[in-house]
Amino acid sequence: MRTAEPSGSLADSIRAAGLKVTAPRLAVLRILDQAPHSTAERLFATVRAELPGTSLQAVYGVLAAFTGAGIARKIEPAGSPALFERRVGDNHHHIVCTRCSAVHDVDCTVGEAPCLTPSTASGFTVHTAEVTYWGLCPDCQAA
Amino acid sequence: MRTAEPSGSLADSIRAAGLKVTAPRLAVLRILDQAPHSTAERLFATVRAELPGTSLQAVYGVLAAFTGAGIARKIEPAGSPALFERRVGDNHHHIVCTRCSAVHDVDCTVGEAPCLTPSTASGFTVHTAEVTYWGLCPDCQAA
DNA sequence: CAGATGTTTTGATTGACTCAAAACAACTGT
DNA sequence: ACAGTTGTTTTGAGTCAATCAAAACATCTG
Repeated sequence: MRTAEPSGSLADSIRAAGLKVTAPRLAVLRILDQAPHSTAERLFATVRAELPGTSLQAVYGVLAAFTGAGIARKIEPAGSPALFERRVGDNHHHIVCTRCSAVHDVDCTVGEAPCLTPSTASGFTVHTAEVTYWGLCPDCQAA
Repeated sequence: MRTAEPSGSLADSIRAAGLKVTAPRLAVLRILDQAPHSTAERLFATVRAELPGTSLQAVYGVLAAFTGAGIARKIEPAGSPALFERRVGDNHHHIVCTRCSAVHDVDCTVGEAPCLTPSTASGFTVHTAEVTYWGLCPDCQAA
């Protein structure tokens, strides 16, 4: 059960990130809640339904502002356009269906920050570890 | 010290994969050995130095044939064009420098196929797990 | 409510890659 | 060695996702 987020709290999130509150930003942030792992194009189509004047560039601008301010995260699975989600700050990963491209979150639980310490890092300082799982979603297993 | 691979063995690899042996393919395969994690564009530039008539599309074609036949692997780090390497069949991962984009191989050693079993896979069947580490390479740590 | 700053629109442009048809070259069998 | 079949490369166009820049506009500050 997902309770609708009060629109005031969306505005608060945006303001708290040091950004001006605008209609496109409110719309993108709300849609990102309802449909995580959306592409810019998909967000644009949905935003447009309620704010017909909105441009695709505006959506890219909003997403750049959000990711820059740390209130949204951009993920780029191989072969897919970038996807965006609101869930930030936790070390979580993704599983992508190789057949239908469905994406789900995966909490990384092998210890705490699993795989975060590669055995041989060739002298690199590791900041983050990003894991992408590939497989078949329940629907595609059936088919 | 890297010993040059006899060109006959390159041809053998290609033939063994069920592909016809051609000059562009030999060149790409050899360069892939010398410079792993190269982009198509970079391979093209290098191939062109010795085979001036070669087209970029030919390089894309060669890479598609190689990856399809399993004698090369394509990796697609976020924000980067696709990179190619000859090392295939082992579960190895990559570390990317966030400053200069240098890429190194990382042998995954947390157990055997680490992170390969996500805690909650939402009913997905997991086939592969791909890990990308992000950090600073030795040179960029100094700077 | 006016001003400074930040956002969005409009329009052009790029980078990476894909598609398709025609010309060409590699392996087969003789 | 050579002709035929098949697969590869060239040539040329086109797509998709994303970025850049200038002008018009809206938001928050005082």
